[in-house]
Amino acid sequence: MRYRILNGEIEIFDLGEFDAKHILDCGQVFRYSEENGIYKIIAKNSFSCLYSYMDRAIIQSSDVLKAEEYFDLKRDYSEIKSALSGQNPILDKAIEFGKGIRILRQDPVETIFSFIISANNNIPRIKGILERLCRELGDDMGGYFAFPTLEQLSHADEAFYRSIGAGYRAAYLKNTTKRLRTDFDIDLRGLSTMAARKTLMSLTGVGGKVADCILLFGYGRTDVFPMDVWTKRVYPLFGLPETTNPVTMAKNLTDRFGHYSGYAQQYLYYYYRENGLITK
DNA sequence: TTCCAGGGATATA
DNA sequence: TATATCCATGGA
Repeated sequence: MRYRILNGEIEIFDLGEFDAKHILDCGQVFRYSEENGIYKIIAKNSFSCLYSYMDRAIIQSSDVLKAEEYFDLKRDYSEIKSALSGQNPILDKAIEFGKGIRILRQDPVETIFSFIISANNNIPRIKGILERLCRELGDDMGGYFAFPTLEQLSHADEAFYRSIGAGYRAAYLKNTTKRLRTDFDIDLRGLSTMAARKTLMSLTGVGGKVADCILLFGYGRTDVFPMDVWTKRVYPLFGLPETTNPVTMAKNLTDRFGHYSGYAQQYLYYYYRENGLITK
């Protein structure tokens, strides 16, 4: 993708490979807002502003080098899309709809908390819970609040998590905070994806689907296919072996898409969540 | 009022 | 290994 960093901002020249709305609305991230075509996003402790100007996308950030990494700007999405295209009309339609999506490289701890909260929940409510969490515990960065550090999180008890609306997930969050501060190594680089998945699933509130989201959005592991309510509905349209078991579905899909699985999943999730299930 | 949301933990067979 | 039930909350 063609882009340049100039005067503390990033200019992107290929709008087909960078669409702020699709990147943010596709369900991978929750701490953002939009007003008059300007998208504001908070990642860990940095803030970015996205908008388009003429034929360019602009990223203004409190740390442009972090933003370059976060938005995964060095990755060639035309290669990903061409690898996924032409083998299934359903996926082709989803890629066309979601063109300009990029998988963000989010902070692992923030991703773990975000997706524990996401379980059996809806996106507006997930956003609200995370916003209150950051407002209550995170550093005031002057206009926005950073995601709390593990040390800051350790001051929260189960009642606190209930008070911000986490519901029955409060105990999961409390327990996971303790694990992350004691016997859990957040660095999973030395592990295979399946071993890393198993490790993440040892956290309370992290099952297979949440683990796959954490691997994809927090660790850049694209050889996973998170099975949520939408992708389970889409599965029968692929002509793969019939099953009702989401574990088997994910295996069949990752066997098929390999290290492009996460991208395929994201195009499909976004397309079907936005448009409903269209079977024709 | 009931259903649903980027599901997981637990009990049971 | 596979299925059933419960779980907080708020918007549709």
